[in-house]
Amino acid sequence: MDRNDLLPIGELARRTGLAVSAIRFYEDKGLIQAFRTMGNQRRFLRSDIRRLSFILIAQKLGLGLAEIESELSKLPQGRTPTLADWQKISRSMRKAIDAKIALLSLTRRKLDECIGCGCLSLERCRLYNRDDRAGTGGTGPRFVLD
Amino acid sequence: MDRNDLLPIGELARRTGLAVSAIRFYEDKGLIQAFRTMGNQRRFLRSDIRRLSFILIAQKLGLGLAEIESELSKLPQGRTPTLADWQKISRSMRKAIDAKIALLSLTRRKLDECIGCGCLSLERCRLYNRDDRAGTGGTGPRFVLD
DNA sequence: GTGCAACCTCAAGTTAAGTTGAGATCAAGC
DNA sequence: GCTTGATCTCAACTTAACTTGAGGTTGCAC
Repeated sequence: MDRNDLLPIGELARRTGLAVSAIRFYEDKGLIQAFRTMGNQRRFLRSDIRRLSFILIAQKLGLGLAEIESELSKLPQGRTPTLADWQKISRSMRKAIDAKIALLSLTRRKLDECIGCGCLSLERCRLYNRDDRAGTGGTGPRFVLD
Repeated sequence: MDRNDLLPIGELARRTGLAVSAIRFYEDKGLIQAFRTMGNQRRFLRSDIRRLSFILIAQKLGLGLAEIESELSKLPQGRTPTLADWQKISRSMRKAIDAKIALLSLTRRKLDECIGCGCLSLERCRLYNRDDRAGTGGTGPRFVLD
C-alpha cells in the first residue's frame, strides 16, 4: 500500500464528484498537481481529495479559482498537508463565512426596514430616498448593500 | 412634471450606478422596459430605479438574471408597482436570504467540526471519512454541503 | 497478445453577464 | 443652423469556469 495509494484521475473524480475534465482544468490552473506514470497518465495523492473538497467548499463561498489558489498556496509544497496546515486554512475560511453571514444579515435587516416603510415603492425609505429625491451627486441604490 | 418624469438612459445609469450598456442589456433580456421618443431614444419610468435596485440586490444574493426575471414577472404589467407589489417580492427575497444564511451556518458548523477533529487532514471525521475509507459507492466530499 | 475502458493532448465551443467599438442619429444650448 | 454630448444599433470581444470533440495511447483482464 505504497504506490497503491496513488489515484488515477477517474478515481479522484468519482471520489470528489468532479468531472475528469474539471480536475485536469484545475491542474492546468495550478490548483492541484499530479505525478505521472511511465505512460504519462496522472496519479494523485489521497490528500488531493481534501484539496479538491476544499476547492468545492470555497467555491460555494463565492471565491474564484484565483483566490482559492492563493489560499491553497499556504499549504506546504512537496509534502502531504498536516492537521495544523488544514486547520489554519479552515480558520481563515471560517472568517470568510462569518463575514458573508454578517453581510447577509445586514441585507436582511435593510430589506426588513424596506418592507416596513415601503421604500421599494414609495419615497420615504432612508435607503432609497436620498438619491431618488435629489438625483444629483451620484449616491444611488448601488450603495444599499455597501 | 408629467412627461418630465421620464428618464433618459444616462440618467437612470447615474441613479443606479449601472453602466448604460448594462441597462440596455437588461432591456434586451426583458428585465426592464422602455418607452421610446420620436427620435428612438429610450425613456424610463422613475419606478425603474427600484426595479434596477432590486436586480442589483438579487444579484448580490446569487440569483441569475433568469431567476430575477421570474421574480420580477410577478410585478404587474403596465402599471407602476404599488407598495404591496414590492412587499410581496421583498418577502420572497427575505426567504432567499434566510435560506442562504442557514446554508452558510451549516457549512460553518461542519467546518468547525472539521477543525476540531482534523478531518481535513486525518481519517476520522464523519464528514470526509466515509468515502475515503471505502472508495466505493460514490458517496464523496461533494456531499459535504448538501 | 488482444480488446476495451480509461487515459492522454490540444483546440474549440459554451454560458453568464456584460463591455467595447464603429458608424450613425438626436437634442439642446448658443 | 451648428456644434457637442448623449443616444442609437449591431457585431464582436471579454472573463470565468468548464465541457466537448477529435485523434491517439495505456494498462489491465482474460
